[in-house]
Amino acid sequence: MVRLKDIAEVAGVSVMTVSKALRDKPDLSAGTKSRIQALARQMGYVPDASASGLRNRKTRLLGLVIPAPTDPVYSRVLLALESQAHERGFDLLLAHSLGQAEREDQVVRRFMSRRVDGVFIAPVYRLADSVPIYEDLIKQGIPTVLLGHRAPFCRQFVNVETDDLAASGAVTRHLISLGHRQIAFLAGPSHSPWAQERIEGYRRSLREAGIPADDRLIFHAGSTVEEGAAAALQFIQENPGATAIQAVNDLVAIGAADALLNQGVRIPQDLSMAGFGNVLVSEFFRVPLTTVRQPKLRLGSVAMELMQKLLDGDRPEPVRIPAELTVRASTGPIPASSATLRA
Amino acid sequence: MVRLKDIAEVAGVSVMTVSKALRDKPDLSAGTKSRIQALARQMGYVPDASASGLRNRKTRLLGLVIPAPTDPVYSRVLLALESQAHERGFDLLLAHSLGQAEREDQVVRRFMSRRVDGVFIAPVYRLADSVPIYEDLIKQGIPTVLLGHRAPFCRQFVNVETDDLAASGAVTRHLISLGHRQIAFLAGPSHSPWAQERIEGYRRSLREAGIPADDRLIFHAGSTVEEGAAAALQFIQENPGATAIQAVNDLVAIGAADALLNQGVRIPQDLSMAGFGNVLVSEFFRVPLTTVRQPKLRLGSVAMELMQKLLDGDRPEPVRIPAELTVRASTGPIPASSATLRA
DNA sequence: GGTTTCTCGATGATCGATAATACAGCTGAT
DNA sequence: ATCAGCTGTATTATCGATCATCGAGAAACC
Repeated sequence: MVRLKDIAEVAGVSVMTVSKALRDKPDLSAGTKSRIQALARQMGYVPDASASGLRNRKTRLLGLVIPAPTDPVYSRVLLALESQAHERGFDLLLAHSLGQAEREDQVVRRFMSRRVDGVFIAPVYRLADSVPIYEDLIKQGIPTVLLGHRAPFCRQFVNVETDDLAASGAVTRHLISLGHRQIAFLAGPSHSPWAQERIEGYRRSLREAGIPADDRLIFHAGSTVEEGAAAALQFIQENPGATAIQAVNDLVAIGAADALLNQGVRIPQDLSMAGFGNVLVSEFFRVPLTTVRQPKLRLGSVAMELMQKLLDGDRPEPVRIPAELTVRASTGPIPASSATLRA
Repeated sequence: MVRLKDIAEVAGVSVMTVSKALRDKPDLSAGTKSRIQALARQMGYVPDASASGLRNRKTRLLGLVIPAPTDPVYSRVLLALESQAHERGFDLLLAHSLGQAEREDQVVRRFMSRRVDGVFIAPVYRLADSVPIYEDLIKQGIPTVLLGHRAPFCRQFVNVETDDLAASGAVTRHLISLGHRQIAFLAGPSHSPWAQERIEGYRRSLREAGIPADDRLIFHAGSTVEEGAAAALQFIQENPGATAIQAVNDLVAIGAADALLNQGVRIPQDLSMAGFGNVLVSEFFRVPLTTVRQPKLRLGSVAMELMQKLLDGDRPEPVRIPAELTVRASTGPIPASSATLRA
């Protein structure tokens, strides 16, 4: 492995000169600079980031914690984030929390040990008001950007979030405008703010339309395809007479819709189904899914911009990004039978 | 930030003693060891990976290059890889090549600059026989595991690959067994070994069944949904009279099938469609897709095992993993009209 | 010729952790 | 009583790059 020293020897100059030349410092003549740079290239010099990081107390390393790479929501966020980070000369350390708090703690600790310049976290939501590892991030002054909503334990961080409340409300209004009055909701993890906002948006739109809330229409699902399917089976069993289902996200919607279709329910003729998030599979689902288009690339690039500001010593404001309803084939008018029944 | 020195001062011992205590070296008395460990914990000591990396010439850092995080094929590979790596105490640097050679070069250079202990690469396939960055990896003796097939320029590396040849052949045989004789193929990037194997598997099965090859049935597609759709439109236009289409991967199959369905073609009644890879969207596609289940988790964990062996100084053999045909709704018997026509 | 400006050198210290080695104090054997 | 053998801890040097000076020498200017 070639070191600065080696180049210095060959070039017949001091180590300091080489160091300055390679970092393009102003106090060297253009001639020597390019001569040394050429020599370094030719000798295959590769700078040692560990050494430079140690000396400068800057690693140009950013940590990123997401629940899992298999969650399609994060794939585009990651794409944007990585591209932006690279352009700015940062490398990305990736780790998964798998939705487990201890695992999140663990990986963030590892990031701290790597002396990352900053951390992006899609938080594992916890009930506690204060979480040691988050306190430590504050205490150490490590620039941190949350990918997602804030909760009491992470109140003090900057974040990027989707306007789930408004978007979810728009989905519900869309269903109402199609004539639906009995709209079931497949709820997500109850302590996740995004899930809370989505059910709140649903409730608010119902209220605004003067439709009484009915708890028998709320089903606990979760956030995966399997949980969606399970919730759908429960839905069928309890048969609450709903004409539409709104799910907390696309995976749940797809799991549920798939299960329902397999039971002979026709979508949207018998039942409308809407999701949230617009992941790849939604567009190509058996019945293309009405959903909310989450601006994932934008979430990623905004996150990096926030990080840059933090690194520059600014105090950026949190960002909330609107999301748009996308109507596809899975939602339609209320079935004639139900409509007449009601009339 | 607490350093060893600080702990040493408080404990009234030398830095070396603290260092040894924290790494649980055998030449310290149990008493001092636990005393120092407790003190370190209490002072919130976090080791500095840069310093330790510099001194040990080991970073416990592994680099990973994939085309893009949005490619669903890699999401599960990544999941397994990351989990395995973490268990073994490695952190993962993630970078995307976006399928561009220069970008791949760039990120691998960056990894080298970080002094990663090893690199996983899903290669960008190139025509050249020799690629400088790959030569450098060899020259520097950096443990490298390829995620995917080898090509001339990366012949000398260990890799994990799917047995695309056999699996693709199985898809074709499946179609043949359903009575299809005119089977179109939507081909992938022509210089990618995986794409080559898949079309070769198709050709071989046709040959074995005594079905003459017909170049008018081969359409160049690529590897994305959009490319699949474009190929399908071309297919319709040229109308080569095929009763089935086999695609190089699921995304292409889905793009093509979606375009065909939108044109009024019924799948599988009018036309059978098969893919390869079994990504999430395939199972829930408008017409659930017949495909090949690629053992992605296994690919990931095998890759990490190979890496471990390389790190241990062994010379592991490349691994080729079989993949299984999964028949779903998108393939069916040859249409009656064509069957009689042919009879 | 004298002064300013520009280049570059030399030396030492530093970042934090750790391998290698040295050394002090004690034990037990001769 | 002396010395080898051990145990526990200290000292030193090193990993590679960079900063901070102060100066030396050269070139360019008036």
